[in-house]
Amino acid sequence: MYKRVEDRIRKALRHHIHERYKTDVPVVTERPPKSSMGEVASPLCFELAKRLKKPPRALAQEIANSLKPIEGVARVEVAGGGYLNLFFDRPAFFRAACEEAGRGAAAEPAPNAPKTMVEHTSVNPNKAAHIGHLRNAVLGDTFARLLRYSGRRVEVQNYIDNTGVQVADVVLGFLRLEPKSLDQVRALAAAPKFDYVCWDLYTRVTQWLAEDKSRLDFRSQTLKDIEEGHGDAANMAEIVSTAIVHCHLRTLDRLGIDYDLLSRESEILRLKFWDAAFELLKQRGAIQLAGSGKNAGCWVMQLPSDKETPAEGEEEPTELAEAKIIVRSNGTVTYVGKDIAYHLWKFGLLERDFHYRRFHKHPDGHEAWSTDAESDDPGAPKFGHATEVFNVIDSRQAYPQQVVVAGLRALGHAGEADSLKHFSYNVVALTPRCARELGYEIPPEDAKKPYIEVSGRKGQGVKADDLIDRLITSAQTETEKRHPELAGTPGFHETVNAVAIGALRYFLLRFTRSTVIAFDFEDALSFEGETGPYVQYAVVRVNGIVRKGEGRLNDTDAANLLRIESGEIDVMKYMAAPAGDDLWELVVLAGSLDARVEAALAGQEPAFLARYAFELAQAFNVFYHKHHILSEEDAEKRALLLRLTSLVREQLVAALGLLGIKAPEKM
RNA sequence: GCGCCCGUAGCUCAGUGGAUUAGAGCGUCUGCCUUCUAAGCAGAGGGUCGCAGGUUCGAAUCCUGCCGGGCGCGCCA
Repeated sequence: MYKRVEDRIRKALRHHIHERYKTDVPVVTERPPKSSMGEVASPLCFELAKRLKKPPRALAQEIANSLKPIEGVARVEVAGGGYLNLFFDRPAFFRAACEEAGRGAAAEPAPNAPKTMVEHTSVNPNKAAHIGHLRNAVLGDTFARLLRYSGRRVEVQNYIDNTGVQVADVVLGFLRLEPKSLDQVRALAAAPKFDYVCWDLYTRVTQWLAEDKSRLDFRSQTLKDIEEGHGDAANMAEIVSTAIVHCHLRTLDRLGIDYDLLSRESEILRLKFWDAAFELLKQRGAIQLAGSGKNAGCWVMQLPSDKETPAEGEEEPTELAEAKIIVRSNGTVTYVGKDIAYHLWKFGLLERDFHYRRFHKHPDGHEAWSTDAESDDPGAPKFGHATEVFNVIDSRQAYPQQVVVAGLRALGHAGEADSLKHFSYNVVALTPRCARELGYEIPPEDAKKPYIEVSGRKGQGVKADDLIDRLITSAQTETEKRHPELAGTPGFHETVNAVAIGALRYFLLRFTRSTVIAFDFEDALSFEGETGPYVQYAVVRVNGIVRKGEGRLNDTDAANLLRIESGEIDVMKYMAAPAGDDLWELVVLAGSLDARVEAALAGQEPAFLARYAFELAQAFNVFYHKHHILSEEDAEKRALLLRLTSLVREQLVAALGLLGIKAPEKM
């Protein structure tokens, strides 16, 4: 609701300034630091003052005096050196916020509405998922929820690199190190914890390869077999990667993360996506065959230099230094090349399509599809053809992502290039203490580092399932300790799960994207302070009030609630400044979900929403301690407190839902 | 060497042009459960916003330089 009023204010100010001063200045608005300064403020008079060469305060006064009434705004004041402070109509805002919260998310998008694609997770299918992968998946999933909430049509993809070196390494391990037959591997793959088996094997293979470099030839051969799809290696790669993908999906199901489509690299190869892309790239001159120099025989893409063109002819342009190899001199395509082809498909720019089959049913019933080389399920939705793409990929891959964007641009698809967004985030690392706790040997040169990198290759990291198990155990212990009466009641298991997942998702979301998360069990296992369970607990408190209220409240209370919503009760009595400021501030915060969702989307920063949920829970807890709701003697005020309480619950539940966190009835 | 990110309270992090005292959580100390769940609340203590210049009516926030840390720059993915 806040955003709607703010938008009206911006529009009115822009219009007014244009009319009155025949000029346009950026109409920026912000939240004043104190509620005594109103709900929306604008420093625009400072900018206007420069243009008109008039004192800002005088301009602000003029505008305040001449501005026409704005719906939802009670008054305008001038403050400081020339701020415009706008004060909301408190009762109107409260009623509108309640009404809006009742409506919920934006309407369903039309089936042919522009599509936003989010690619996330994309874990190599050769080992168990670890904490770093969870950050990716939780960020991507939350961002997708935000996009959907705002009314966009969203398609979530998970890229499966089932023909890459990482899978090849594990296959190599089964073929050479173990060794195991195809049937033995098939049996292993069907057993539980196959991802853990591969986790260890992958580490061993890495060591084995490091011990004797000549073994790298085995790997090259294995990789080639897999890419070309023949022999035991290819069959084994299919078995291993498919089984591991199922492991990953089971893990991510525990966090409530769904996918629409798993796009597999093997199909990009089999269905010749690259060949089609290669032709386009050559035709448009987006890539060149290097005739000489260190890249001789390679097809390279010239990246637009970020330096200015060197002035007045000195300094040879360092030509090939900026070139990125797309096709190697042996004719094979690099990862980036395949990625360009894949992204052409994402935008519907490639005249090829995958075949599709049903792959996995999520616990909520949602169907995840997989690409397929042959079979085609007629029930498959129409995938691809996005107008906007977000790739959730860690910040270390910024460069290859730029190459893909440059590729699209070089092909003449400037609009698509602009619509391809690298949703970049920093990695999860381990604190040295945590690494030691896990029993990893830390080389002395790493010991004084602030954090130790997570490495699937070294087998160094916190496995996702282990962490979730630990959180569940801990959540159960804590719940039984704090509220023994809940133990063993129906739904107890679900509650414990919700608390564990709430703690985990919140932990991963509270950091902004550019922050390296130095993982530590102590922080991640916390249920107090700025955590998911803190927010869940606020909802549980409201639930308690509602339950108790059902037994205590009478018909008059029910009638009063209706009179609150219709505006018959003058809520201004309780919300007027200064005595009513504390209630009013909670109302504003509860009514600010729309603004925070908007900010989280605009900044591509789910952390903004996590913070909002916490702030609202915190504000509610203060309110809860200050006002005893059910025993409030003034019946009209009691109705107001009750309505406000349920508004807070609606918004908290909505915010938690966007964060992928469930709100239990009790905990 | 070039590029990107980071440096804010003992610790972990928000804030990245604007408004007296720069915020939150954790940790420390002091209070508060016979009243709607104490996974909570109230209070105390804790800061040369890495350093030095500059722009501005105004800088943690913008610019330049320096110091310290991380990452990237491959015929790997």
